Amino acid sequence: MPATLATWNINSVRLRIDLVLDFLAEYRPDVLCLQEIKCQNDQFPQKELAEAGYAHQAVHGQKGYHGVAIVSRLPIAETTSRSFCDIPDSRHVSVRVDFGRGPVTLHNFYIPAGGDEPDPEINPKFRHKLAFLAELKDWFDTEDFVSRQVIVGDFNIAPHENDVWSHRQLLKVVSHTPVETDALDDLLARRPWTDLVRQHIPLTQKLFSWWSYRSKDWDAADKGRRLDHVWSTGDVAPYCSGAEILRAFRGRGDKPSDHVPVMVRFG
DNA sequence: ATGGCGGATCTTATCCGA
Repeated sequence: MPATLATWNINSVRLRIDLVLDFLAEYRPDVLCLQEIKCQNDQFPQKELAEAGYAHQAVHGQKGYHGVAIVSRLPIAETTSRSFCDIPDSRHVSVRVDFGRGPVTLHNFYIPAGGDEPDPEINPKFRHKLAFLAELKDWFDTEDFVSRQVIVGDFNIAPHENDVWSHRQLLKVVSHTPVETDALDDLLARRPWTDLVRQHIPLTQKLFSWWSYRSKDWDAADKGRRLDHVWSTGDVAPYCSGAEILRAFRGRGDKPSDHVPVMVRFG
């Protein structure tokens, strides 16, 4: 029985707990990584998720915004979180979990969005995003990341031309500027990592995981970006047997998240 | 014209996302 892993920027887990429970009931991923839970740890819907079978939980939240969590049907161990850029915000949590081929470390990230203006000199949010990526690069160069690592999350960068609806029109838009996509490419090349989703869905195919709320008809306009990712070290990548982005969840229910779940299968 | 929306909270205004 293959194991499955999903990542989803839920944009408030309290507001959308019923949508999460529907997703879990329908797709039964073994592990779900959430970003933008937008609540403190004691406000996380741990009981509802435990009753749905996801009793193993690692939650790193904060008041109002950001926040990440991992919920699992499989046992988890060694829960840790770390801060970046000397800012005590909730953008990372990691656990050890076994998808069937021995334990791996699973890291769940919420990389800073970066604000509007793609200039680190005038925009502190963009400066923060670049500093965060630089710190990640240093961390990925350490022995912690030599093997048996899976990283997921909302990276807030759409790296390839077909990860955005229009490469040309987004070159100066935060999430697809060359300084960001180069930084992500550089990060990917370090280990090297394997982009598990693009391992299974060719780069020639347009692929998005986020569509703005502001677009009137997101489906028809289809002006999306692929901001949510699943990477692994090279030793784990051969065990990944499939990947899928669940586009339909952008239109699920009255109040969908602006992101949809990304799923990979191991074994 | 993706940014004309939609979250949370310091709520009828402001900050955050991207």
